[in-house]
Parts: sequence; C-alpha cells; structure tokens
Amino acid sequence: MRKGRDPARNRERILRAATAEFARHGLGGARVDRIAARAGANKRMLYYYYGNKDGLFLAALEEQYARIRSAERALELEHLEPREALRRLMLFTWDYYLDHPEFMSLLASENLHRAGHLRKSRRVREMHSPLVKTLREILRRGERAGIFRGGVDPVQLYISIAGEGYFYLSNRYTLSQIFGRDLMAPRALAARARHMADMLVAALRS
Amino acid sequence: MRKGRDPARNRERILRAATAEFARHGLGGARVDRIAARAGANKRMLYYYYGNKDGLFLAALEEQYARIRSAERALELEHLEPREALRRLMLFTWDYYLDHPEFMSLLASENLHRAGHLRKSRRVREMHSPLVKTLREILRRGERAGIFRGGVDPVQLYISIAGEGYFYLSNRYTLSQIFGRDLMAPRALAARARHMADMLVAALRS
Amino acid sequence: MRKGRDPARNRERILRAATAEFARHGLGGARVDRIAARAGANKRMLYYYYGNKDGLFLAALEEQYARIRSAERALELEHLEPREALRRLMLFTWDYYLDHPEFMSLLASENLHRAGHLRKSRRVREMHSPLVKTLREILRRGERAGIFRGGVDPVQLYISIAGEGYFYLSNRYTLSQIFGRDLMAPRALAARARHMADMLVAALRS
Amino acid sequence: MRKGRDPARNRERILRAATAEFARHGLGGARVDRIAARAGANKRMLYYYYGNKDGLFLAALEEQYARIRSAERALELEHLEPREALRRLMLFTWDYYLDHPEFMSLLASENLHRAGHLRKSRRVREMHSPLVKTLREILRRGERAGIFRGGVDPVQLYISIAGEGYFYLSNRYTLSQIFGRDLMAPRALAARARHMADMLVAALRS
DNA sequence: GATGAATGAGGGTTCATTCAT
DNA sequence: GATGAATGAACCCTCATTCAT
Repeated sequence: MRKGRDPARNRERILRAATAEFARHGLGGARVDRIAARAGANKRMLYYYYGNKDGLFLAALEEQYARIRSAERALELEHLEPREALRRLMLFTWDYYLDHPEFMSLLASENLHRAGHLRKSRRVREMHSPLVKTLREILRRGERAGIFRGGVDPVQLYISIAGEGYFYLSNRYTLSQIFGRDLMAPRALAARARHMADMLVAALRS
Repeated sequence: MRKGRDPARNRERILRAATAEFARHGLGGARVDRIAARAGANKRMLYYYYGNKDGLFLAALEEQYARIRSAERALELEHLEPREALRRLMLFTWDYYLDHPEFMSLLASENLHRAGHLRKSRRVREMHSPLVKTLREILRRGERAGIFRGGVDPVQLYISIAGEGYFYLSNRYTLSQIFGRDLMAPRALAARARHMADMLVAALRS
Repeated sequence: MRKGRDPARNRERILRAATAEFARHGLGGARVDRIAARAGANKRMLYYYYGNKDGLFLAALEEQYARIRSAERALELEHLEPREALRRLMLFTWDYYLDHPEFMSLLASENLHRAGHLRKSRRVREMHSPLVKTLREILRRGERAGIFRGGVDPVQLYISIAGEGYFYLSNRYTLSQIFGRDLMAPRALAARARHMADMLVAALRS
Repeated sequence: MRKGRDPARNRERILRAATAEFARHGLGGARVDRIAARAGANKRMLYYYYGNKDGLFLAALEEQYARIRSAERALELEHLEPREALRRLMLFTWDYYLDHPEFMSLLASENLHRAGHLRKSRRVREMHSPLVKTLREILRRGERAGIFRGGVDPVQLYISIAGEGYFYLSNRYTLSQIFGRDLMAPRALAARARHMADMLVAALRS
C-alpha cells in the first residue's frame, strides 16, 4: 500500500496540480517544486511522465481543451432548433468559463507564448474539426428554415459566441479596478448573460 | 556628451524596454537584465527610478492606460451623433488593440495576477471616470433622441464595445492553431470589423 | 522468444553499450540511462550484473585489457626473430589503437581517476605478467645474438613501443586543432608508422 | 577591504580553482560548486566572467597552452646549436609535464570531447604558429650543417618530442598498476629522461 | 531474470536585487 | 545619476540508485 501503487492516479494528480499552478501563476511564474508538492509526488516524476515543464504545460492545455469540447458534445446541439442551439452554446460557454477560470488562464499563457506549445500538438487540431462541422450544419439548417441570414462563417461565429463573455471574465480583475465595481456580483453576471443572448439573436436574424 | 546626460530620456527608454519585455514574456517570464540591456541602461537604474520589478510593471501598465485614454479623448466623442460616437469608439478600440498588442499582453499579465498592481494605483481609477461620464452622456443623448433603448449601463456597454474584438485578437495564436486558419489575414480582419459594428447597432436600437 | 531468453547475451550487450558510453563521455560524463537504452536493457539489470556504475566501468576496462592482450598473444612473438618481433609488436599496437579508440578513452578516464578501479582488480595484474615475460625473452635472445644492446628493461621498452603512437592518436583532436592539420589523413598515418619503426630499430641497436 | 575589491584577482582565483578541479575530476566530473568554494567566490561570478562551465573550461585550457608556450619561448631555442636545441626542448617538455600534470589532464578531457572547445578558440591556433616556425628553422640549420637528415616535418617532430614522455606520464597510474611497479620513482624518471634523449638523437642523425 | 515506477540529493544555471565607488 | 562587481536564493532539471512486483 505504498504511494507508488497506482501510476495512472499519480500521473493524474500531477496534471491536476500543474493545471492549478499554471493557471494561478502563468507558465513563467509556475514553479515545478510547487506542482510536485501539491501533487504529493516526487519532482522527478513530472519529468518521468511529461518530459519537462513545457511538456507538462502542453498536457494540461490539451486536457483542458478535451474537457470543454467533451462537455460541449454532451449538449447534442445537432438535435436542437438552430436558434436554441446557438443560445445554448453561448450560455454553456459562459458558464464553462465561469466555472473553469483556469482554462482562460491557460489560454492567456499560451497566447503570451504565441501558441508555441499548441503548434506541436496534433491532438488539439483534430479535436476541433467536429465543432466546426456541427456549427456549419446548424447554420445551414437555420438558413434553410429562413431564420438565419446567409454567408456566416462558422469559425467567426464561434469566436463571437465565445468571445462575448471572454473579455468580461478574463479581464474581470482589471475591469473591476479601473471602473471601481464588482463585476462578479450575481446580478451583474445575470445581466451580462441576458445581454449576450440578446446580442446573438439580433446579430443572426435574417 | 556622456550617456547619462539626459535623465528623463533614460527613464523613458527604460519604460519603453520594460513594456516590450513584459508584453513579450509576461511578468513572471520577463527578465530585468534584458530590460536593462534593451534600454542600454545600467541595471541599477531600474531600481533607482522604479523601485523594483513590480514597480516597473505598474509604471508600464499605468502608462499604457494613459495612452489609450488619451487617444480616446482625442476622438471628441461628445461632439458626435450618438450612434456614430459608439461606432467610432468601437472601431478605434479595435484598431488600437491591433496596433498595440503589448497593451493586451500587459492586461493579460495583470489579470493573471488578479490586478495586484492596479490595486495600488490611484491614477488609473481616476483616469477612467471621464470615460464613464462620456459614455453615460452619449447614452442619454441617444435615448432622448429615441434611437437607443433605455436602461443600458455605460460600464457594461464599454465592456461590450471593447470586448467584441478582444477575444479575437488576444487569443489569435491559439484560435489560429485550433482552427487551422490565419485570423490576421487582412480580409479576415476587415470582415471582423464590419461584423462587430453591425452587432453593436443591432444591439442598441430601441 | 522473450527478450530475457538469453542472459549471457544481455550481459554482453550491456558491457558493449557501457564501453561505448564511457569511451564517448568519460566516466563522469557517462549516463547510466543511456547505457541501458543503448543495450536495450532495463536499467535495473546493470546493477544486477555489475553492482554499480564503477563496477561496470571496471568490467569494461578489464575486458578491454583482456582483448588487446589476447590479440597480442596471437602474434606469437616468441617465434619471431627479435628485431622483427619488436617491429611487429609496435605496428600491432599502433593499429590496435587506431582501430579501438575506445580503449585509449577508457585508459584516459582511468588515469584521471588515478587507477582507482584497477587497484581493485587482480585479473588485470595477472594478465600482464606473460607480456613482460615474453618481452624479456625477446630482449635476451637479441642480446645473445649480438643485435641488441644490453641493460634494457622490458617494461620501459613496452612503454616506449606503445607510447610512440599513443600521444599522436589519443591527442589527435587537440593536435589537429592547434596545428591546423588533419593528423588522421592516410598519408600522415603511414608516415607516422614508418617513422616509429625507424626510431625503434635505431634505439635498440647495439 | 571587502572581498570584491579586486576584480582581476577574483577572476584569476576562479580560473586557478577551475583548472585544479577540471584536472582532478575531468570536465564531466568537475563540480561548479567546488570551483566556487575553492576560489572563495560566489558561484554566480563564474557565470559573470566565463559564461558557463564550458566557457570556464576553455579559458582554463587556453591559459594552460599560453603558459607552456610562454615558458618554451623563454628557452630561446633559436640561439642554440640544433641538436642541443631539440634536446633542451624535449627535456623541457618532460619536466613541464612532470611539474604540471594538470595540463595533461586538461588535454585528456579536451580530447575526450573531440576538441569541441578548442574549435571555438582562435587564440590557441595563433599561439602555435611561432612554435612551428622555430622548429622549422632549427631543422633547416641542422640540415645545412649536415647533422640532420632532410625531409623531417616540424609538426611530426614536435609530436615525437612531446609524445615521448607523454604516455609514460599521462598513463602512469594504469601502467603502475598493470606492471606492479612505481613509475614515479626518481631513478625510474631519470632513466626515462636519458632514454628519451638517446632516442631523439639517434632518430635524427643523418 | 526482468520490469516500470519511484526517489533524494545535487547538477548547472539564472533570478531579482544590492554593494562600493 | 551612473556603474561594474557581487550576492544568496531558487530555478528547472538530472543523477545514480532502489523499490515492489
């Protein structure tokens, strides 16, 4: 019953700890020692499993992408009415960002580094073609039903849907400071969600 | 004709170098040595002028805020027709982000650190009340003229205006990778600008 | 047909890999992981067979000595005319060094460590008494035949014979650099071999 | 009267300590911490002055070459009778190796690494052209005087002169072990010196 | 005999900062 | 104001070795 009994679990714990550390301090500010301590693992094991700090970051990032895409697929958007599908996707994304601020942090770090890690990952690219495909079909259905205008690009649409809440949430600390207001108050969040849904519907109607 | 002949200029060069370094590597990844080297200054001078690394970061951040607010004021939005004023603000912001990616980087770093630097700055808070005031008046004018719906909060409005392009630009590296498409192509940028302006108008009409 | 089917072969492969690694990087620079990888063996096996890194080094060194002494015995110097015997030994040694640079490397490492490993090896000492005995008899035969001067010590003689080419070959990299010349060019090597043989004959004639 | 008062001296002490450490343990086995401790310096200063471990090794090696060449020039061989000049050079080299075993150690390390450091040094190459020139002139004088045979290459000659004692001294530890005899006994050393001088004269006479 | 997982000590290197001048 | 030299703590990473199976 020693610690090493369950390798998969140790691997997992390391990834968990790394995600938290990277989210909290960024890639440059993250400390390998802290990750090992949080994971209850020997520092050497990070390297054993993930090669180095960058490998660990990529693994954390890939996992985060996999998780959001997986949760997204569970929405089964393809079975919903087109307008409802997009509304659901937007609210899901908003809620996901709210519940998983670490995902936004990792994205910020990766963009700071100009996606140098992602560039080496095949997995992530493959992960996103189903999403684009689904959106394209929703748009097509909406267009055929005469409720969406044509010529909308699915990738641009996704960026609008996800981006609508991103700035608000990713920059909540600076925005709260410069405007002297708590953006995370429940009422403020609810108002924001409503506002976004309205914007989306207005933007797509034919 | 010694190097030290112009103190103000040296101070300025250090801040310039620091901004570039922080933007490129983040706060944690930035190196004091590189900043000094880029500035052509002795490392000791950074401390003489700015206290420490965090003081330097705050100075860089404050200056960035001052610059965008100053450029904004030059738009003289208060003299424009309400709808045009908001359209102009949105396009200005989009262009400003495009031309000054270092600003977005500093914002990302500061949010990673939960606005710990900004919290110590009075200057920045004072800097933003005129902006809120201006927006509030634009909204009032539009409402009185019957072209804007009522009940719109100026801070929420600003976040919508600025945020519309933020996700697209701040996350351009990861988005380009996961979707396998160059988001910075001139045509893509132009399409995005048009799309954003349309969204805004649709969202506010009464 | 499992991997472990032939223990002796695995042992052998480990020793082979270790010799190459020690020769290439020295004892201090050699990596146990690389040895295991090159041998296609589990790291634990190195310890199972050889105790530790130093044990492995000693085994590699002992084997190298055994090999050169064995090849030397195959010359059957005791059946040759004395002058020819020594000439043959010198050229054999030169060729052996040329063909087995790893032997010279191991010797250099062991001397850096002041022969700490060899000191623990009985095998190696026993391995060399036949060589000294053979040389002593060659010298005696030459002296009796009136072609060699007397008073020559067999150990000193061996050092002269082996050393003649050693510096040239063991230091070929630095010598090539400081003199800006390729010492390993075929013509240079041939000239060196001739030169050495001449030196030897001249040095021993009565 | 603090420690930092004399930078040149600190630099020098570091180089001194590094030379000893590299000689004793080889490049791979040398420890930066030990070098700093021996030099009584902060570890950081090694990097401040020499860049990294390899830079430090190269500096040590270059200095060793500079020293032996400098001592060599002090012999003023060009003013001696040709045979005497070469005899003096050989004995000088033998004595130098005896007194500076660290030089041989550094050479062994550098050859283990295939002269990777030397390859980056211009200084060392330039350092050796005067030596070759001097030897060439000695050979020419001896040939004109009818005491040396012609066609001797100065570089090959130097390798013979230096190499004669090199193997004996660089490999003294292994040789002493395998032959069970102390090669560093005064009588043995004297005998070796005599033997080498004899070999040289015999080898060059016309 | 053989294996993947695990370990603690220490490797070279770099950090932000400060000293004396 | 400005400088080169110096510092100690901590950085990421790797080492030879051993554990449980």
